Amino acid sequence: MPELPEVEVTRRGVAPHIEGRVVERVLLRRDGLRWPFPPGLAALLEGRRITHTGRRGKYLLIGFGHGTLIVHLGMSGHLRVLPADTEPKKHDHIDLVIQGETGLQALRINDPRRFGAVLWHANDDGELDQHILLRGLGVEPLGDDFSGATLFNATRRRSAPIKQVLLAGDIVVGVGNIYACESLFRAGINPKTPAGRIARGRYDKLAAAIRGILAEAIVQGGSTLRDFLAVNGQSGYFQQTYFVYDRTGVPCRNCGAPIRQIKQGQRSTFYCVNCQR
DNA sequence: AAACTTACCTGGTGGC
DNA sequence: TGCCACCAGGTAAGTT
Repeated sequence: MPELPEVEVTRRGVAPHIEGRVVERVLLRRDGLRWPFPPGLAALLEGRRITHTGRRGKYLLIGFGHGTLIVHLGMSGHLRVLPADTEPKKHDHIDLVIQGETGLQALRINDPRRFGAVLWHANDDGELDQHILLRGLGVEPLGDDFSGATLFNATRRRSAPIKQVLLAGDIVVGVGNIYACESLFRAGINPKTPAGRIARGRYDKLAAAIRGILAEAIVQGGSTLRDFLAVNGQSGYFQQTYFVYDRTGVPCRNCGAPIRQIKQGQRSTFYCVNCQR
């Protein structure tokens, strides 16, 4: 379940191995993931140089002179860089074969559940941020224009619970289930509270919590960077200390009350009834 | 029209 | 051991 921090750490992990290098060959072991791969994808990339990498929310961006490869890891996707002749394992769907310093390397996409996506946006198609999957996205939580004011202003007409509004991603991106639960705990806000009923000051606290928790996760992930490169490395979830997530019935680290699990929009929410009001 | 709700895709896992 | 309900994130489709 890669969330924003995992995607960012993945980007940082693979960037030194692929930026500035030419894609020699593209191997596709199936037709698509969530959606079919772009038609002619191999021909589109082979012989072309990767100019840069980027990220928008949980979308990993691999930039070429003529367009951008948009990669989403879905729930179970994983990227690794390994020697190109490494035998592909189950669910290894795509290789971008690149001439590295020590021979041919593959940027390999593995995704058991295939909820991930690989899309192409040509420069001719207009601005990248107007791409159908990117244009509705909220602000970057680690960017300069995210604050309590962002949340407050965007929620005045939102009656849905704050947890679900955060998750929707149209106000701020990259806050998945884990980070939504954890940041609401840190801010002391009950996840069921209608978003439009939360005061400005509490949103300041929530924005700080979101920013802080995501930034900490990226730092934590930095120490696992080499896992993204190891042949057998399955970089699991970052070993962050959770306060509420997946701790149903366990005493709250703050007050000792048992952490409660509820469903909001088919999704599990974990919170402390005592610390979050 | 915007906000909200629900269904769905897949495979690994854990309970029985 | 085998079956099966359950879970996950994000999008599409449907509803208010």
